[in-house]
Amino acid sequence: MLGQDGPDGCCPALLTAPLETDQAETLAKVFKALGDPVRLRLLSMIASRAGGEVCVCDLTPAFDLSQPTISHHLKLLKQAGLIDSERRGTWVYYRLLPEMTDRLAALLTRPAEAPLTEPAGAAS
Amino acid sequence: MLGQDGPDGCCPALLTAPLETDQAETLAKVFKALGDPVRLRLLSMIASRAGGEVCVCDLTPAFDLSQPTISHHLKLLKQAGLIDSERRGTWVYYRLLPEMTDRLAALLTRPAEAPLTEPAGAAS
DNA sequence: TTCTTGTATCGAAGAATGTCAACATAGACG
DNA sequence: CGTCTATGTTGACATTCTTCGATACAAGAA
Repeated sequence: MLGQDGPDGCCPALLTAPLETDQAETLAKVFKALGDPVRLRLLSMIASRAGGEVCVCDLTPAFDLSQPTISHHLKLLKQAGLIDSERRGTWVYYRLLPEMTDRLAALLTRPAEAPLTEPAGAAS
Repeated sequence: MLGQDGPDGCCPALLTAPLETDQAETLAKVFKALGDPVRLRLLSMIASRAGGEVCVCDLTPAFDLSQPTISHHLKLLKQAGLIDSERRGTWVYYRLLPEMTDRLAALLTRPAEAPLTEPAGAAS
């Protein structure tokens, strides 16, 4: 997902060209996954871990939520392509998929040639 | 909103340090505003406009939605700090607030010293 | 003033989401 | 085999969200 290139041949442009309908739906799913404080904290805890991996057993006790709820949120982050999981023995480890956050960062970065720095330039 | 600095003294770190609870809630509201395909397209249409401004009368007919619905989505984007509006005569013009998208882009950009570039680097 | 157009707000219906308790599954250990 | 622990899944409920029609507000025109 999010792999399809935009009309400019590079990336699905967000700030430089009107987003197409299907790309908007795909992108919205990723942002929706980030639109919850619990999931944001989960992602942050996973991404900021030095080794790149966090055991679920370390994530669950950090919240005042039930274990199924944490598992549900991790599933949504995984479905959004933001994280991935791997089982090693008894425990399951989650890690960040930096490709997705990189892509989002690129989407939200406006190019240097964008003339948005002077919005009041009404000298048409 | 989003103005409070993180524990590192710079920005509320997302990928480098565990997000604090209140910051997660603040951030989640912004991402939630982006988590809808209609709002993403609205933001894209506003941001990509050369003059930096778009009249609501140009936005509404681009969707198969009622005028109150578009107005509602614009309100959510505005409350999230992503856009701003100004009335000039009969029409209302919306423009991007690049500070917010810049902040989000910075949040999702991992610093160069982050050792996450080799997730499979099992060479201990 | 009245009329018309553009935009925002209100109230409600249906859909989607967050959360939990209960249960299922996977693996380790006897 | 059985048992225990760690995660994931299911079903249900309360909350929130998306959308609409109806209405209110703002501003120009007659």
